[in-house]
Amino acid sequence: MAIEETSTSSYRAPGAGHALRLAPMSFDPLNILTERVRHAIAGAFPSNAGADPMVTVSRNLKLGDFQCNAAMALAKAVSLPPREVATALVAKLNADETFLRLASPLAPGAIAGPGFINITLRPDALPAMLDALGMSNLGMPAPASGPIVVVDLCGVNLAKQMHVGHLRSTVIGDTLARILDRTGCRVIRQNHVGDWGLPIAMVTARLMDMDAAGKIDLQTLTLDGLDKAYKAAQRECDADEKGLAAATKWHMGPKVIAELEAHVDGASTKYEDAKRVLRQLQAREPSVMRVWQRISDVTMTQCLAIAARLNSIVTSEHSAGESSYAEELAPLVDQLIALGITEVSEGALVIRVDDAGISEPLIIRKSDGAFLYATTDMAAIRRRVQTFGASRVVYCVDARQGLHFKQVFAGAERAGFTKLPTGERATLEHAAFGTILGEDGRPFKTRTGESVKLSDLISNAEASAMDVLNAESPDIAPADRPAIARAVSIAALRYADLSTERIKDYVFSAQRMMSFKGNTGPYLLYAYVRMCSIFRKAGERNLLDPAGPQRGTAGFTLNIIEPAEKTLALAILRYPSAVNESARTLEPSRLCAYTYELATAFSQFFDACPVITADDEATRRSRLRLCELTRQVLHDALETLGIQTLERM
RNA sequence: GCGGGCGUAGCUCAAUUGGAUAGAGCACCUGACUACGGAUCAGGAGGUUAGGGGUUCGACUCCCUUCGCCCGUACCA
Repeated sequence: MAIEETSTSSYRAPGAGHALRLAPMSFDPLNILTERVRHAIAGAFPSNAGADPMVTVSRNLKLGDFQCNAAMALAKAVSLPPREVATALVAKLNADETFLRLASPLAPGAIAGPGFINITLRPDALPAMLDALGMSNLGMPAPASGPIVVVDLCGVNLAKQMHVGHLRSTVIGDTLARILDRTGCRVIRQNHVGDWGLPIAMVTARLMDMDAAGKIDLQTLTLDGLDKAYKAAQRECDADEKGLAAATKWHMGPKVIAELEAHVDGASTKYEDAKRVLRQLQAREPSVMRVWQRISDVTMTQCLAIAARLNSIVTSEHSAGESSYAEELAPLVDQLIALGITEVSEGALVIRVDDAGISEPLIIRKSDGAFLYATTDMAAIRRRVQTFGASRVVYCVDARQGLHFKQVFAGAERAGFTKLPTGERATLEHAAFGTILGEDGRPFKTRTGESVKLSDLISNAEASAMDVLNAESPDIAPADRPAIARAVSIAALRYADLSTERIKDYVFSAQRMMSFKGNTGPYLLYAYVRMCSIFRKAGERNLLDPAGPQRGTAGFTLNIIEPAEKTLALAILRYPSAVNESARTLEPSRLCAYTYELATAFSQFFDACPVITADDEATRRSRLRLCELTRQVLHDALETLGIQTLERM
């Protein structure tokens, strides 16, 4: 299966093996039908045996369950009218026993329009497939059976509050990691913390000053306090740089110069302080490292707690800050020079990446001798591929850094850093995401124009969920409500962030997201809760096998009769391909769309087909079994999206 | 200037990557045996897919072009 280019920039060695290849599976009708059509093409048109079978889920479900579009493409190659090609394929399929066990025989009317072949499954073929899915880890491979994949996510900075900008990296990154994990990959999460360099030295210097002056207590320092100190330090040094630049131009009046000099004198001290602290930091001087470590601890404790609130798995063991690469940078640059791929340009050391179609070179050492973020990113690629053995490295980072990653990926390629110990080449992908906008269509800010703190965003969401819960669920004990409100609000928040295409900007509307109607996270939870409710009732009435697995339904015989049952069954069977597609394209939105379809199919089934009060025992048992399979898949899908399920809400 | 992205119903988003009559949700209108949980379901209305040209059996999708908005464009991260 070819791996199509997506909107991500990526480097992939030709012929590199890939783990996301779909094998034909006995529970996936799409795979089986694809194989049967492939077989039919080979039989009818041997010279075009390799043609794409082009079987998809039917666009219009009134016409059939699946459709085959191969005849039109094939027609040209064999120079026959498309409908004749379709007729030949239908004849082969109608003689194929495997096909006929799964699908109804194709009548002449099955060929429609220019040559579409509409395929309808036999309802009696579905139970065996559903049972197979239920018995085989829902169609997904065993954990940790696949390749090693690194997911770069979260990306916080020391001494800074997490704001909306970190939401997407933390939520999408975590979900991509979960999706890849579900496809069997051995996932290594990497939180590339901005914990090094001049900006960090600035705030460290300021805190050391304040500490010495007795103005702060490092032990009781909060992230809020750090955030303020960071901004203040930034302002002081920024003023310095601009002031110095201005002062060197002697075109101003004497009064202006005098003012500037007074300001620049003060600022200049700060700036020099910061540079001195940076050198001490790089030398790991204990007096400076003590303060730095404190900054790191305060920041990371807070940020990891926020990630946990978002239900994202990012812990200290996933943190790999820029500081962890600091000692590797000088030798790395020496290595690059030795490789002969660098050159000096305008005083800086650069790697040309014109061969990748980029005219701006990758700067790996500034003219003042300092390294910069590109240098660190090169070191990170080397570690991730050559030390960790990752065959795929996924960067869940803002789309605005697109050029940077193109340059770094091309540079890493030239340096040979993408070469695995096995000799294979790793794939580097920028899973870029768009900006969160306010309802005015501008980047999401508070009324005063500041960035919105992530902790406030979450708290507001929780409060809204609590309001709804208080209004709509009086039967839930007040003591249970806060936990439920938390889960519901995070479901709303995550689903809103995940359900649109990654690359696009999206409008953040708390009101819409928290209305909990329609295509939202809470709708999915609600569907799940209704399933749980059925099983509570069934249990009370002794309708289940209390000792049996799968909520006491494992021994019940499926019987797919009603249209709503069939739609639901087909939705269940699509789960593995939905996860695999989502992993291949690095698009959580695909899995969201699938999950919404599953929940919708269940809601329709719920409305049309009584379960507990079904007419007879066989029907009731079959529907209980169908509910249980739906529940399992929905649970798995929600968990893969990082959405915690609830029994009640 | 150059490079990249985006433009689909009043609003927010889809369209299985070139397939049939472009689909959902919100909002609006009409219904659903007092409900296996109504945070639901069924139905209605709503479109020149920014404009124009091209490629072919077939285009929201690919190519060219115009317009609009956003982002990036060497020593910040």
